[in-house]
Amino acid sequence: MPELPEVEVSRLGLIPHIVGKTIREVIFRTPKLRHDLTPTLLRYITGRTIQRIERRGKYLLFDCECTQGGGWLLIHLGMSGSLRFVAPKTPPQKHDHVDLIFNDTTLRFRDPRRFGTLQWSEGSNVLQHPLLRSLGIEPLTHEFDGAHLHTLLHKRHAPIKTVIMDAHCIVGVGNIYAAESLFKAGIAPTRPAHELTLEQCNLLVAAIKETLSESISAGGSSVRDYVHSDGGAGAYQLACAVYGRHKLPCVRCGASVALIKQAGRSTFFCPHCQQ
DNA sequence: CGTTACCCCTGGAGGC
DNA sequence: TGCCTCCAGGGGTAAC
Repeated sequence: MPELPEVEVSRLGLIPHIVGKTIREVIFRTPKLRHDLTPTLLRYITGRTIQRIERRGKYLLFDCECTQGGGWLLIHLGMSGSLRFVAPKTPPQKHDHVDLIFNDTTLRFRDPRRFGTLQWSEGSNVLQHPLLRSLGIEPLTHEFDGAHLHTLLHKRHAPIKTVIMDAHCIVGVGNIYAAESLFKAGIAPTRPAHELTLEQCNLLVAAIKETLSESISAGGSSVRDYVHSDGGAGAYQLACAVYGRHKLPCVRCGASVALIKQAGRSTFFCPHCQQ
């Protein structure tokens, strides 16, 4: 469920609660998520004070620097992961895999499908971690503009939708926002990426930024003492123009929204508005 | 190198 | 009701 906006909303929700606080204890109830959760990881984290929380793509990065040296905790929510604050000693429910216990609160990681992960990155240069170092550009940065995208697409013959979802190209654009952004830009998801004109790249970049930003704003308004729910009826989902609207009328022209498969993922689009 | 297929895992929806 | 199949907002890796 989490795409970039959900992860960013989680980050913003976490900051006021745990930055500056020390992890007193860690509980792993599940030996394996996407990767093994080693006792070593547990040992590294315990006693660390969270200095700040950053984000790279859909990875949450907890700066755990201390006097003994730098280190970062990486958390990826996968498809079904969520982080939530619970009162101390709250009994765990099914799929509650990890607790980070602070003095006054507990941060609980739940993930039914276990596609999420927790990783330790030793040292201060977390961006060189194997899972992060080959990630593509952040879509909400100044450097991500039409000309940049045009260059990225130069040698890519795969469909544009597949390419903007490729985290080695652009991070954080998941299946929903890829569909919504292409609709907004009026570009067919099937178009070979390298065929997009500079003008279309400008439109697509604007659409991606707008889609992601709007979603962050919408999600941010609903966060209080818990950090992102487990999907379901997210505020943004109600605002989808094409995603999940197979056979329903296009909000712009009334034509029937189409559904196709691309690289194993569902793609929704309007065959009339998107060329 | 670029691209696709497969895999990790559980739960919910819908057909029979 | 139960059983079966398919689907799900991610992404790393192997293989072509």
